[in-house]
Order: sequence, then structure tokens, then C-alpha cells
Amino acid sequence: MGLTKTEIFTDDQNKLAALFKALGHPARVAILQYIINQKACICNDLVDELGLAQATISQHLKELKRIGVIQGTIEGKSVCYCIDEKLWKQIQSEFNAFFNQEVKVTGCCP
Amino acid sequence: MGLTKTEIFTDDQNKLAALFKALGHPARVAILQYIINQKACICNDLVDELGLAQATISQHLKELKRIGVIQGTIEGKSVCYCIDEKLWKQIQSEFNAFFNQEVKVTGCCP
DNA sequence: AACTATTATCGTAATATTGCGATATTGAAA
DNA sequence: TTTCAATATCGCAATATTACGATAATAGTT
Repeated sequence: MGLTKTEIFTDDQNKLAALFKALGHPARVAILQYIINQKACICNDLVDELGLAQATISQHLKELKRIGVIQGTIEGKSVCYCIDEKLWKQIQSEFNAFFNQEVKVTGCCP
Repeated sequence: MGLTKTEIFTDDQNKLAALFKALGHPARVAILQYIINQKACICNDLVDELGLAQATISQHLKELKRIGVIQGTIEGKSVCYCIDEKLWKQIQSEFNAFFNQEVKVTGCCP
């Protein structure tokens, strides 16, 4: 089917999974790292930097914009992307909340 | 194409993305939460708990086992799954390393 | 040994994702 | 206004994912 049954999960589960999923592609990880390393909003040096076609990069940027982790502002004839720091930190804390749930030792698995 | 070009990314990027991706499905998030909340290694009460077919749950468990975040040990005629705490914490710290990269303010995005 | 419960695997259908060329669209510059 | 550079969108082909029924495999029970 290929169709995820979102109805049967909680909003939180769906939302958290959607965040993970959006980061679940090496190109998107690379894009984020590149933006961070440049310490500036880099536009499509990404096309040169990563070995992907312009259309493909644009698609990945769209996906990252969709979850809000980056913002794009028009800067002359190019577009300047940068991390939305507020959301960046929020995502991190949501992930940490997930990972910080107490895992009890049980004995069944050594 | 549907084929991710892993060759053009670093191992770290591919690995990190693979971890994110594995968690990028609400069923897998739900499974992990369920195992954690039960404070024990629950087998396929999951089939009753979540509304997914046994084959589907088994597939998701396999995916989680693949990245090592859970372990399954045979317990009589059923299988007992639990979180691999060591890997759990390692994944968390890898995620945090990613998110803790310094994001500088740049001025391009308000 | 035959039976039963639990889990894994196989095969398959439906849908999603990835990637790209081609083609808009947008804004600056000439 | 024509032209050019940078992005976005469209349409498509190839592959991946999700879900499930059917069936195998496994281990305990009778």
C-alpha cells in the first residue's frame, strides 16, 4: 500500500515521526550542515557543493522548509536560506524528551 | 528514480540520516514508546495495542532491530523485545552532537 | 507425534520518494 | 523591454516503503 495509517497513532507520534522522517535523508542532513558551517544563509552553492541537480536540491529545501527548520528570504535574485534557531532548538528538545523517557532494566535482554 | 545517491555523501551523513529515517514512522515511534512504558520487553501485545497486522508489526520490529535500537530474545514461544540502552543513549548523543553545532546569527533571516 | 500459539518471511498491491530534464517564474541588470 | 541568472515547479521513470494475507518456521503442550 505504501500509505501510512496515521489515524491510528497519536498526534504526537505522527508529528515526531514526521520530524525524524524529514531529517532522514543524507542530502537534507548535508544541506543543514552546510548552512550551519557557512555560518550564513547559503543559497545554491549547494548545487555546486553537493552533487545533485538543481531541481533535486530545491525539492529537499522545500521539504526542510515544510517542517520549518529553515527559512528562505529573497536576497536579490537569489534566495538566502538559514536555520530557524527557535525551531531548531525546539526540535532538539522534542527529540531529547523522547530519548529521556526512563528506560528500565528488565532482565529479559541481557 | 527513488534511489538515494549515498556515494556523494559522507559516511557520517549517511549514518545519521539512516538513524533519523528508521525513527521516521509513527508505528516505530509508537513501538518504542510502548516498550519503554511497559518497562519491560513486550512482544506482540503490540499487535493488539496498535492497529496493525502482525506481519506489519514484525516488519517494523525488524527495521528497529536493524539499526540496533532494540533487541529481541526468545522467551518461550514468544519473543521479548527491549531497548538496547547503550545504543539508545548513543543515538541520543549523536543527535545532540548534530543539533549542538553552533548556529550563528547572520542577519539574512530576521 | 500431532497440535497450538507466536513470530518471521514471502509475495503482492498501492502509494511515496528520489532524482532529473524541461520549463516556468522571479528579479536584476543592460 | 530584452536578457540573464537563480529558483521553483511539472512531469516522468526508477526504486523504496507500507501494509497485509498467506504461509513457513519455531517452540512449547497435550
